Amino acid sequence: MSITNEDTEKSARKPRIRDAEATKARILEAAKKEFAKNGLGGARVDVIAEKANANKRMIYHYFESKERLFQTVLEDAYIDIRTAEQKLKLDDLEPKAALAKLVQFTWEYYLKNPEFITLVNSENLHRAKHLKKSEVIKTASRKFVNMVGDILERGAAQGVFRPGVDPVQLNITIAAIGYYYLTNRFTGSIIFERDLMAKEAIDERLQFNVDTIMRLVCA
Amino acid sequence: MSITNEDTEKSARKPRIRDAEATKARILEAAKKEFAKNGLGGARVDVIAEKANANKRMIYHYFESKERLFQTVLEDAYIDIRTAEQKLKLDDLEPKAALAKLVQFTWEYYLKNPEFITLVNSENLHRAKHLKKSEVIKTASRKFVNMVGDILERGAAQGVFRPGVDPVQLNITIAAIGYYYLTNRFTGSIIFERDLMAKEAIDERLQFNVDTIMRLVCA
DNA sequence: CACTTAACGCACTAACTAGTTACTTCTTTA
DNA sequence: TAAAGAAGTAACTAGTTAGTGCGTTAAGTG
Repeated sequence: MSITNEDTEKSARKPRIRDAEATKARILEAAKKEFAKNGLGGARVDVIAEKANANKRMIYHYFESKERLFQTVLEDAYIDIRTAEQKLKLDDLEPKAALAKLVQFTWEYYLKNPEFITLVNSENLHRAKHLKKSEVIKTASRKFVNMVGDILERGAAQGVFRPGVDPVQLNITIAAIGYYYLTNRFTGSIIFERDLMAKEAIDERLQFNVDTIMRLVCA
Repeated sequence: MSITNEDTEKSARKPRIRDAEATKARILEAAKKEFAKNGLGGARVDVIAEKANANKRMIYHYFESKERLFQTVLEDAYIDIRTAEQKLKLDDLEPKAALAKLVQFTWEYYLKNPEFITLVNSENLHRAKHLKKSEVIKTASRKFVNMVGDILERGAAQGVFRPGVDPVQLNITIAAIGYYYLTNRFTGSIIFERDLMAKEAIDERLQFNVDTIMRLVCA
């Protein structure tokens, strides 16, 4: 089972390097996958420990409880997407290009980080009780909503966007048209008798989504 | 705890009426709530039995296993929404009115049946393995997609809708803009610092959604 | 009324699960 | 280099959990 060479004499035992940060990181990565795959309730602490190649005791040493581990994983996930969004530098782009880029980014982020969606689903099943406690998330989110609000204002001033579009409704819609498609890709592929995850289907959906948002905001 | 009158002599025991159908129905109702609240993994069979005012043994007698009970609950939920959609008689309405009515119906169905959303989420977490086995769902879904396809065709023929809109993409989008808002209402209310479930917020979202779909399909 | 069938209930089990106890081993620093 | 502290481990516990064996009781039938 293990790669340990049990046949060698005991003097040849592997030195077992110690690295708190690395172990913590391995636990977080394993936890993200396990929570995403099975939800908070379905995830097993023993499985996380095994996947992380760490002892279960370490999880409780670093993260106190299963719930707090989940909270950390969730916070990290939100911080990651909000950070990536800030890096897009949408303020430097023309309003239409900025919005199109945001729609594309959102779509591709969900595609590349399927755990994000499942973690958010799990958190909503628990009525966001972990997110409520997190202050970092709130400030990061505020910045994000303002960013989209600025794009809308610039566009309206230039006359390319119609005025009065609510940035919150728009944000929700941009997320929705990508998120729903992907989170329900399994039931969706059955209901619509179409492989929603085929390369062409994915490209087509992105085009459709950009088009939807443009039609929604353009004058 | 129980309403049983333990102080009366044993001859006064309640007659315990037998009704297989009623018991089955109670179990299904309780199971729907419990699965919706906690997901398939988080749901507890003992809790379902208690809520249904039935003995746990009956669950296994009628439904064989927890998974098959979940599958039955899920099938019933899909059949319910598809049946309700057929009752809308959208073919009798003008294309624009028909589409607006469908958007409104979808929104209100999700609002009135919050279990539906959570059940679908749970099923997707399990990669739709229960839905795959269900044949009834597939035929019901086909009818639904065709219905929307017909509306689009009628609208395009009349010149009120632009031609070439994919009915599947449209269907997904109609569901998405309502579903996402509601399934993520807990995290959403934190991220956007707004009570997404306030009466005005809900009305506003419906208007926004109808508007979004109209702009998407109109010529 | 006897008899069969099916509804119902109790009490159990085998496996699992979050969290802990008590210990060993490595690393740093006074 | 000794001592302290931190990293890491194995084995355990107390409580759950899906699923069952088997007996009891109501209701339909000849």
